[in-house]
Amino acid sequence: MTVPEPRQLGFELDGGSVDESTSDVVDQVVRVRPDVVGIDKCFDYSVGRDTQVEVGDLVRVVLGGRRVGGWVTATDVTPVDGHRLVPLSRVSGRGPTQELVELADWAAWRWAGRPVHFLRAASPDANVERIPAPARLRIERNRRSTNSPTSGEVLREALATPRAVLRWPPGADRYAIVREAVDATGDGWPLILLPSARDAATLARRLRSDGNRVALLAGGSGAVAAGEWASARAGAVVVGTRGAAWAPLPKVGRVVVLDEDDEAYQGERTPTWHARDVVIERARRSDAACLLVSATPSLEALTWGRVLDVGPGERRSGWPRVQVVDQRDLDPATGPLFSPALVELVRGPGRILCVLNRTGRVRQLACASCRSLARCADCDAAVSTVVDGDGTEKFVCGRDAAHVRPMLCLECGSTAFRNLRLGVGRAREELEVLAGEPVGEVTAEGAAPDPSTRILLGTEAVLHRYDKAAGVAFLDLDQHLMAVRYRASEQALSLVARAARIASRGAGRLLIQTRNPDHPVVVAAVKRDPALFSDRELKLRTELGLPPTVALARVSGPGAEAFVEALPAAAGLRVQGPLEGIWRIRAQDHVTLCDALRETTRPAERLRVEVDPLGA
DNA sequence: CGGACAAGCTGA
DNA sequence: CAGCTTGTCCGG
Repeated sequence: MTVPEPRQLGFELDGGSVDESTSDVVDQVVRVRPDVVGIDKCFDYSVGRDTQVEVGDLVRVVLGGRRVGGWVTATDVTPVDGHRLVPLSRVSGRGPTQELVELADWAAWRWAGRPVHFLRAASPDANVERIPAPARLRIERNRRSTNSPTSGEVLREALATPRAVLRWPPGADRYAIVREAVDATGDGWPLILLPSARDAATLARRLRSDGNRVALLAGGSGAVAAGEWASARAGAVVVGTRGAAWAPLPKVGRVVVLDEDDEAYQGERTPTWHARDVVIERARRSDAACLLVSATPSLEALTWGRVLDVGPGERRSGWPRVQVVDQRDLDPATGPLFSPALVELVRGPGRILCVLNRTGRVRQLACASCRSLARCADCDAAVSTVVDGDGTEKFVCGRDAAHVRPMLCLECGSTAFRNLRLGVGRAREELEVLAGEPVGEVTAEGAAPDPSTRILLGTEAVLHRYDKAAGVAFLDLDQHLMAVRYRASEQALSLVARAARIASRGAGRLLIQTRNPDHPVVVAAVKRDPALFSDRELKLRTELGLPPTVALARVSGPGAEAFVEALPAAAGLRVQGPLEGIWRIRAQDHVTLCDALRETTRPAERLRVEVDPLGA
């Protein structure tokens, strides 16, 4: 195998052939996209012919009198005339592949953002001057493990399908999927996504111990660790979280997305890109097979690919026993949260997790020093918080969204506030009495309870903190079922499946307390058949004109009104709003929606455009 | 985004 | 009309 020549990287260039009369090296012209969010434009620079520059390379250029970073988006460009070309200042290192540079443009269209955001995600966090020699072999073959004949057959079928959705019971072995998928990757490399960094690290370890060359791209948001990035660039089995959708593989040979319905795949900051949808597009462009896996596939997945299900026997053994308590039958004296079945569960052996969501999404905030409740200065209503245009968190009135003020206590002037967890704190105390032993409280913000605590109660954060339990109980699933977001029940079923996996690992039980025992989510869980829910839900969404049968965008911010008014009228768009300063735009598909968003000129005022918004 | 420059406002 | 603020344009 020939090892590529070391390349001239990471040093200052002396300006190409500035004096053309004395130089016999003719300059080439490269196109550069500056790493500046406010500039959505590319610029041309000259560089000596003897300097090796490739599409994707990270460079520094002089732009408007200052030096900024950027990416080469094209080489050997015919320059736009009328410009004196300035030489490239520096080639800093290798960057995204050409495939990713092009994909960044697509993603900018798809989520109404800037390519810069995506190029950052596709770049290393430090300069990589040299890519390791390309790996030829991935591995001889992964070790077989016992796999039941039926699920093995479904799996093979899924791997032979270009766009497959595999409904895999929560308790079934997921490593089998990954192993088979890696082995069944033909030309190119496997790209495997998981929602959590912890799961990704575990999977990477297991694949490595089986002899695979693995790049683990699971970390914070933003750029990828240079070492792992370089390893992926040379060729490896990529395992990672959301950001790994932008792994710089030489060629993607197969894509697997585990728990594709997990919300961690979508970002909260604009552009609100979805890793699953990025890799679906990547697979399509590379002609690679793409497999989405979930116990409860999203409706987006179900309408995208061919759905494969394990047999009824596998399904039964892959779901834990689900018990439903109708809270309407409970003795009002003991309260709705602690049924006899629940008390029996917590008094039984092993780790028990109890999930109790706070009432809705409404946050109650109390001053950290004087404990008074945060109120609106204008009308006394309770406030929640918003991130204002300038990036700072502000109070916003629950009654009138126009009442916005700095986070400042009206009583004592303090700026520190605490979330008041209505319900969780009291419930914990009550359960402690009923259980006769300590109960730990788990919330996303709070400190982790003592590891020896056997019984834990908290928000859905408990389902992220613990991966094994003898019992999992939803104290009030209606909090999830009845939320106003249109995806509320879909998310509730995902949560139940997550609980089911945790319970399955501990050979445990799942308890659901609800006032809606006939709700399709509850029925699907009891019958261990998520299709019972998704078939109905898809019909409902179609009737109501909601995603995934339509494409939806949410427009907010001071510039929203001007933007919405400038939208093309005849493009098959339906504009709703404003509702609390937010407009909703619907179109029959993403092409219509994203084309319209792209061709609409943005006003000077700040504007937030979310395509496929997670919330309502 | 951030610098340059033009147009608009103010005060002596 | 200098000196300052605000707005608009543009970068290779």
